[in-house]
Amino acid sequence: MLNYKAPTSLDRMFAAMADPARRAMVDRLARGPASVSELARPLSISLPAVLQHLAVLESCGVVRSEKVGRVRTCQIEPKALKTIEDWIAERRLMWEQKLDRLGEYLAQQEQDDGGTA
Amino acid sequence: MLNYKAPTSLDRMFAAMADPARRAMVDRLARGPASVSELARPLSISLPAVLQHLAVLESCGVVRSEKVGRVRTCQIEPKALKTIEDWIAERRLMWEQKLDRLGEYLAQQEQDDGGTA
DNA sequence: CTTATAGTTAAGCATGGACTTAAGTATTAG
DNA sequence: CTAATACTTAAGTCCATGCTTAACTATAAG
Repeated sequence: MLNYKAPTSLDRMFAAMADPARRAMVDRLARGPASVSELARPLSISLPAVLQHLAVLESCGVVRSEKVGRVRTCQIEPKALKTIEDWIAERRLMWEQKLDRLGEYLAQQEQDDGGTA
Repeated sequence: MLNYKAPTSLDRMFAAMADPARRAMVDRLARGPASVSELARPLSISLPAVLQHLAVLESCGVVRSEKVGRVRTCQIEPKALKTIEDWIAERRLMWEQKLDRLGEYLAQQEQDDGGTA
């Protein structure tokens, strides 16, 4: 129990998206709401497995669902997707801006040199 | 061996980013290149563990490294980050555009009704 | 040559994740 | 009431992942 770290929501969002079945579900839901069986149909796994994937997607906030009668309808939660997107984008842009500044610096150096061999 | 699916690079990129130690490494590398020991310093795990994380990041293309003398220097590969970003963004935007069109439709309906109770 | 530095490889353990089947509950249709 | 539908829960298996320690290699410095 010592040295235990609770997984952050970012941990769990990335882990959620790492599974192809779950990405297929998210992909389907991007096209609009769907029931559990609709999500299951194109997947070659058992319904309980789909339920487990759904639980993972819900517990990290990527999907939301509500049950009406005997049908559970699922939806994407775009804010969660944005969170993932932003984490990646921030790091990528930080790196690319560094590269840009390096490029400018090198161009400036070349100019200062004035075409010296 | 039946029904085996090789993990796609997307599977492996998301899985790579799901680990907090690996995200810390990417975060550090976003600020510029670093050696293995520099990557290890802020992490409370053994060097071999860091090497293993690095192998994961390299095998999915998120990080590139090169060894000169006895020092291995690591860099972010922004294209790989963009791939992850794009996958998420596509689905999120698809969903949000659907919501927008729904909004427009409802607004139109209201106008057509002309304030009927 | 000798020691310190920087990284690497191997082996083994512990945990968690993805599936499955079997059995059960709640709704709706006939 | 009876049966079909749509999901749910439980239990157990199997494999991948993350980590550790121990031992080793290659380079650089004294």
